[in-house]
Amino acid sequence: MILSRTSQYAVQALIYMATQPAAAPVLNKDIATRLGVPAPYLTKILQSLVKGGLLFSFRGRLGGFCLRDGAEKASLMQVLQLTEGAAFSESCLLGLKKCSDETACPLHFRWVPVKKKILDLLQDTTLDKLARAVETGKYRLADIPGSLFGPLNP
Amino acid sequence: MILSRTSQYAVQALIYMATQPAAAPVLNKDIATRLGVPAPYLTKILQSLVKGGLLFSFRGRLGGFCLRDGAEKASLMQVLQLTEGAAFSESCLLGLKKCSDETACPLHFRWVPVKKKILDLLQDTTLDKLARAVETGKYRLADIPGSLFGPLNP
DNA sequence: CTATATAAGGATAACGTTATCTTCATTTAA
DNA sequence: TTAAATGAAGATAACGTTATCCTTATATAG
Repeated sequence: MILSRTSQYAVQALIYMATQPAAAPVLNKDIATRLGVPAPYLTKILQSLVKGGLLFSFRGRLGGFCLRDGAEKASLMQVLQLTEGAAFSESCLLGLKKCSDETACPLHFRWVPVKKKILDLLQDTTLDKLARAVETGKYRLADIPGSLFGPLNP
Repeated sequence: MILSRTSQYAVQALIYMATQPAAAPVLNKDIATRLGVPAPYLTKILQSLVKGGLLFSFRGRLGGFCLRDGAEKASLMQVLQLTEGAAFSESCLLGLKKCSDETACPLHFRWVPVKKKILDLLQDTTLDKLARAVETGKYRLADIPGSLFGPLNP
């Protein structure tokens, strides 16, 4: 698995938020329901995205979470820097702490171009591109079919 | 991180074994020392590789582990099928249980070609190719510099 | 002002992976 | 036949990630 659960939830939540009207804050509870993700855990993740500068949060009635201005243009890479840590793009397939062109594991020079493909994808893919894709109705953010739109049934 | 610790240790151990004379069994203890990996844990991993058909094991004095005939030609993919499970090559970036061309996550069609690069690499890379690379002395299997050859200092 | 709805923050628990320990079985050498 | 060296197997522990719970702070509606 490439991404941790935390990262998967974070990306799902951000895409979902990018499909919602920017005017009103989105509730943690609603995101959790739509995505079928544990709400208390999602809370923590959204809080870290607030700290990371991608979201605003508002407490109290009518509170919730909003994408910060420009956050729809954030790349997946930017999101993953927050959720996976800065060393995310550095990692060696074999797990060596030091693996570079100078001190390389035997997979290094095979892995570098493939890793580049991955990083290019993550750099190139922005939240709004994914949100627009989801809005076409052709794609799913969660395993729950058709959970993203329509009324919330508690 | 793409591979679990278990997989990393397994691949490292197999490559190391492929650099050793095929005649004599290699000791779990020696592999662990060479790679700087916890020996009891490595035992479990090697045992699973025996069950998976990649290794022979011999108990008692002069015992140890040997690559089975032809195992040097095994690809990383074959190894990872054992250590990561059969669904390894199926996984969705966002973690959806069902994510295929029919029911796709919004990243699916971007991810498919990148995943193909990864799987091609894993299919194409065999243990002996990596072992030959290590034997040139230009590459490291572990973070311990120059640990692979020479006498074992207990 | 009060009730309600929300996020924030800290403590705790559940879980899977990683790692260790102990005992048993097997093989060889002397 | 005994001692030593090894792997096998099962139980247990440590750890990090994932998940939950409880209390507090904040905002709004009435």
